[in-house]
Parts: sequence; C-alpha cells; structure tokens
Amino acid sequence: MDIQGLPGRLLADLGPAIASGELPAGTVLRSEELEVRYGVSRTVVREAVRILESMRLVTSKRRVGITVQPKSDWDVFDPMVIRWRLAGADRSAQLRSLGSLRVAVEPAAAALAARQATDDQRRELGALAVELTVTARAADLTSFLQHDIAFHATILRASGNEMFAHLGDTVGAVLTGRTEHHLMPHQPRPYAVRLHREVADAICAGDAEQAEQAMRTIVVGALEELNVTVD
Amino acid sequence: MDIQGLPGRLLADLGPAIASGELPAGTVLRSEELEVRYGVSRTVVREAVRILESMRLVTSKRRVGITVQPKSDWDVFDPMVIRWRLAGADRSAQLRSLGSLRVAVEPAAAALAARQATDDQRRELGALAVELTVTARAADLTSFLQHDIAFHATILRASGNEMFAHLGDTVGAVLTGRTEHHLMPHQPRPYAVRLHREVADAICAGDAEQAEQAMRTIVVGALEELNVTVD
DNA sequence: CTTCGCCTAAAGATATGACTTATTCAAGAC
DNA sequence: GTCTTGAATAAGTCATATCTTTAGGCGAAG
Repeated sequence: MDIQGLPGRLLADLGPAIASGELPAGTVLRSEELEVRYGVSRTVVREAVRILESMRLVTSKRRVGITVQPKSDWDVFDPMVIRWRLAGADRSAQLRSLGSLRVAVEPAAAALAARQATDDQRRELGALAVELTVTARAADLTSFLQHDIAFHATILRASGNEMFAHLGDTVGAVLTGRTEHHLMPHQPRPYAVRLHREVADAICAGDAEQAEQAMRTIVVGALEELNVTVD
Repeated sequence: MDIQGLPGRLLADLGPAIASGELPAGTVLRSEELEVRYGVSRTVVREAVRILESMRLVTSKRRVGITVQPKSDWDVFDPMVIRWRLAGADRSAQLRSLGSLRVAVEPAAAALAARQATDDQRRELGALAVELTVTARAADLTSFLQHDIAFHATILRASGNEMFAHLGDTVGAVLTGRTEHHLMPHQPRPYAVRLHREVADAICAGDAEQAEQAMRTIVVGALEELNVTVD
C-alpha cells in the first residue's frame, strides 16, 4: 500500500507533518537539512521530495528550497494525502468534505449497481447485509466495520464506473477513521443496518430508484451524525 | 502545472505511453534500459519511476524490474493520469467515467453553492452566464469554452467543499477535451446555454433546489450527448 | 519424483563526490 | 531611482561504487 524503502520513511514522516499543518504553508526545507535529519543520502531525499511534489504538497526550486504549499493546492484526492489528513489535525474538515462527496457519489453508484451489477456481486451484497445485521446485533464493531467497508466498496465497484470504484478505498478510510476515533455509537444503529439491508435488496431486485433513495438516506445520515459528534 | 526537469520529460513520455495502453499491463522495463533510451542518469530515471509508482501505474521490484500495472490499479483521480488518458486511446472510456462523476457531483455542488456562495461568486456567475450567451450566439467556441470552464469551476469552488473545488480542473479538462476532439456541436445548443443561465440565476437567488435540477439537466445532457457522439 | 533449502547472479536501492544550472539578492553603474 | 551585472546559493544532474533483496536454479534429503 505505502511506498517502501527509505523514501517511504521520509514520506511517512513529512507527509503527515505537512497534512496536519505542523509544517504550515510557506515553510522552507532544504534538502541537505533533510539528509542530515534523517541520515539518508541525497538520492533518497530527492525521491521523497519528488513524490510530495507530485501531490502538490511542496514545490522544489533552485536557490529557494523545498516550500510547503498552501492547502488549496494539495491534490486532495490522492489516497495518501487523504490518509494523512484523516490521521491529523484537520480530520474533521476532511471527514466533512468526504461526507459530502459520499452523499453525491454513493446514491448514484447504488442506482448504477442496481442496473448492472453481476449476479456474483448481488449475491455478495446480500451476504454482506446479513453479516452486518449479525455483527451489529453482537456489537462486534471490528467485524461490522470490515463488512461495512466491503459493502460500500462492492456497490461502488458494481457501479461499473472505474472512478466510483476507486472511491472504495477512500470510503473505507472514512469508515475506519470514524470507528477508530469513536465517532460511531457503540452499537450500530438498527435503523442504519436496516437501510443497508434495504439497499442490498433493492440492488438484488434491480430497483435503481429504491437503491438510490436508501443509500442516500444512509450517507446523509452519516454526514449529519458527523455534525453532531465532531468537535 | 507539470513536473519539470529531465524526470518531467521521462514522465511526459512514459505516462502517456502507459495510459494509452501502448505499454500494456505486465510490460517490464529495466531502469538501465530507460537510462540509455533517454540518455539520462540513474537519478533521473529513479525519480520519474518513483512518481509513476506513486500513481500506481508501475511497481518497481528488485530482481524483476519496473512492471506496468493493470488499469484497475491506477490512481484514476490523479490529475496527470486523467490528462494522459484523455489524450490517448481510452479517451472515450475516460470521458464516460468522468461524465458519470459530473452527474453525481455537479448538481450537489450547485445546490451547496446556492446556499453558501459569496456575493462575489454570485456576481461572477451572473457575468459568466452572460458571456456564455454572447459567445454562443457568436459561435466563438474558444471563448465559450473558456467561460464554460470558469462557470463550472466557480460553482464547484463556491460549494465550499474543497474536494468538489478540486474537481474544477478535472471538469475543465473534460470540457477542453470535448471541444478539441469535436464532440461538441459547432454552435453550443441554445437550450444548454439557457440552462446555464438558469443555474446562475438560481444560485444568485439562493434557490438550491432549482440550481440542482438545472445543473443536473446540463450534466445528464452532456453525458447523453457523449453516448451519441463518441465512437 | 517431489520438496525443501541453500546459493548465486541479476536488478534495484542507496551512498557519495564532482560538476552544472538556475535564481536570488545585492553591489555598483548610469 | 532604476538597471545591470556578478557572486553566492541551493537544487539538479551525472557517474560510479557498494549494498541489499530475491527469483530461479541446483542439489540433497525424503
């Protein structure tokens, strides 16, 4: 998942530092400074910086140094940037943005899925809905989370749109972050679970309209819950 | 906009080659081969490869080489990947995916914009709608495109959601690609222009419902037009 | 004949020193 | 005060050496 090797370690340190605002926009780093700080060679520093540059977190200019860019320039769709921000100080802003994105995308994906999911995918959704019901009842948050992620990812994949499909990981990160940071009730709300079942049934039955509506209720609910729970 | 320097040139060559399918998944490159092919040093090759790796277009493993990854692994939201694909062979698939994304996102953004756009933004939208009307009438496709891009970008920005805002460039790329590849009528349809005016008016008036509806009509229309026009 | 584990060569990963180039900033000319 | 020029600086590039990982072969054991 992550970049490996020494550049990976640099990234894992610098990325979150920038994403969390610990290194604010305008901060200038010099590559030599990074070399000594991390005890690595130029090669390694340059590769790490290049990657940060491709995410638009920094720019590197001769005679100036490595400058942290303002948040508005960041490539906010980059999976790594999303993870870093979710882990850091503006988790709340990030969750809200992602929440709105989910409200826009997931109902559309559910409707598409109802039309063109494969039989296997429909079966899998049914099975996942069952799992969700069981683990919710047992208050097994770990398993619930895992199946919830799979549920949403399957629908996004079944939509047949590659861009929607790729949001599966992102949504997974959101759900994980929400659970890890205790923005979830200790036991999933029965109402929410019922809605998941409803989405699965609608998709199995090919009822795009109902799938879309039920999914919209889920993600709108999640977004509203965020406004109640988060700081 | 682009990565500069020698690694940039490597990227500008390899990226499109991979994105267009010219180098299919499974193709293995060796870094020494790239060094001689492009007449650059290891440093340069490694940095370029690292960036491709961070976009998940390739993986680099010891004793194996640099392997092109299947399309399903690519980071399809990366702006550079989007541009490369729009320029290449699967432009049509890319346009379709982006079209669905627009259908999901832009109506939501319009609704949000109607609620929380600044006065300046509302004014700008009004002005842009006028420009669209005028340039459409004059069949000045270049100016029309420019204002159309600004129109959609402004709404996405006015939504107050940073992730929506970042899709401005992407939508711009879609509109540009559509015009450049003659997937547009020679004169913008009066109906479409009227809808833009309607969106602008609704946002100015703070009517979220109408802004959303009109915008949906626009993007659904664009998507359908794609299905008619494209191969 | 199969399976396991060791060995080796291949290819990337990292380190390093020398050199190049672009850019800023300031001193000096007009 | 503005323009020019040049020196200082920090990143960019190159070439080379060395380290590290690992696929795949080979042989011994079962």
